Amino acid sequence: MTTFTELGIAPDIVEALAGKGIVDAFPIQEQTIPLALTGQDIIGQAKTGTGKTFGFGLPLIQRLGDDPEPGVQALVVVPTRELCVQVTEDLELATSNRPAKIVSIYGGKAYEGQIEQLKAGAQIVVGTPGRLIDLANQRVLSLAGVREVVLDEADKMLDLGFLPDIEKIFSKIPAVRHTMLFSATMPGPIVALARRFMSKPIHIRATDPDEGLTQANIKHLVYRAHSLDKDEVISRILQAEGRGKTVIFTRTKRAAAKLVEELNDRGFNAAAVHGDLNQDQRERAMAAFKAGKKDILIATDVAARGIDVDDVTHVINHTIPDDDKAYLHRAGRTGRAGKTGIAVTFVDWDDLHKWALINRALEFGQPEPTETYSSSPHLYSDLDIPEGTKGRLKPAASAPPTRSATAGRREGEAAADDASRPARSRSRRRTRGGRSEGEAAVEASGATEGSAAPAEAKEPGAGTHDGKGREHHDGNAAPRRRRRRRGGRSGGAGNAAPTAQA
DNA sequence: AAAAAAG
Repeated sequence: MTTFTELGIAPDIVEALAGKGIVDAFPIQEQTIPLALTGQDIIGQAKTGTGKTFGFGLPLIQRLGDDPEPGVQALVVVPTRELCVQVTEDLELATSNRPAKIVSIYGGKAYEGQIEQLKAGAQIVVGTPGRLIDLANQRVLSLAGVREVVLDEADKMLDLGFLPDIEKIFSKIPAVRHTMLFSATMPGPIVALARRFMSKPIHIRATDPDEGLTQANIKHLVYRAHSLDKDEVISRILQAEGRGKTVIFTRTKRAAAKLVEELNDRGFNAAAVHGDLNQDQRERAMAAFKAGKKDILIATDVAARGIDVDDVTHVINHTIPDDDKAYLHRAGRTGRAGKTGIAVTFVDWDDLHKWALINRALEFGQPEPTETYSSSPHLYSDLDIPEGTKGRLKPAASAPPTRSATAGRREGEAAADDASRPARSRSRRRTRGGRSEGEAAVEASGATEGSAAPAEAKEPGAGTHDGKGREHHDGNAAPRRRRRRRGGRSGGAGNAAPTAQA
């Protein structure tokens, strides 16, 4: 393993990282840092969760010098506000021993604080396009002194929705500059387009080109959702032994809002992030999820890219994403930094073509979904979720909720009869802090592993998804079953849930 | 077509 020192990173930065236990460089960092330090333009591509942020962040910081003049000299552009916050935090960590100041410029927030920090002379700006342009137009933000530019999630930043903004931003930045583009996905046409903004870029892939882009440490499970009660099946997955944090993706903001309500009514501890919420709500949801106060995050694609939360063991695609890129980024919220994860996808009747596309593009090797539908749910790939769900994904017969020995105590209330509880009241199941982890990270190289082959997924036993005993979280007792608000089935997930929770 | 991103 290479250290950051060996890659040419200055002692004060190395020390700042070491304070957080970050000592060894990931392959993408090994490959990009020395080159980026020389000012080489770079298109950096590496799998999700393998250290791209520091791949561009450390050389960017170092190239500004240890005591840069006041004024904006480096710009990192990101596609979402939450990622903006996260990247800012990462860069702040790396600069904790030097005076360079970083300011986060994104929408939904008061102007004053951002403007103040700019006036105070911040050298590094991390921002989303809209507010960056806004402040540039107001002449509060000058990009004329920028010499380091990064597009994070670069393929996203260059797609049709963002391209005009990006062009506008680049038009305000001097042509002589150092430019870096990073993403896990870099389609050929986007790379070609990207060259317009770069000079003699080198395309670095920290993966074998013919290896595929899926993380080998993520197991992929795909369900046909036709005639399936998704909420019910998801409830069961959420009760899997060994489940850590879970991100559930929906296609629409409305679906996210509805699902968070449904799951919380069922006694889960979920938060939602999507564009219909105000920024304060979004940030509180993210903070609660990161801190473990909520162990389920329900999100639109706003959280599909870049978001890095420790101990996400499951990603659930409530609705299948649009294409292989979106799939890969969503699934990549788990299996980060060498850990293992599970990605579960539900394929609706109308979305079979999307699954076909993803299956082909990511070389999952699953049978093409051409066979006629029967009324019984069909599983495309093997399962790793609680026994009793396999092959029979209908709601189970109702059964008394399993009150597990590991369930956290409710806050300030005695255990009341579940069924008698008013439907609207929330059960506050405490997420237990201190999930004991103890596992050594799996070989932290996303670069040397083959792509996933879910078809032959074996059954390592619920809870240990690598079969090696890692990832034994024990903080996920089955929530109390709540009376359904809406009519319909009153079936419980109870008897499908693993009974041995302790 | 949806989501994201300025207000």
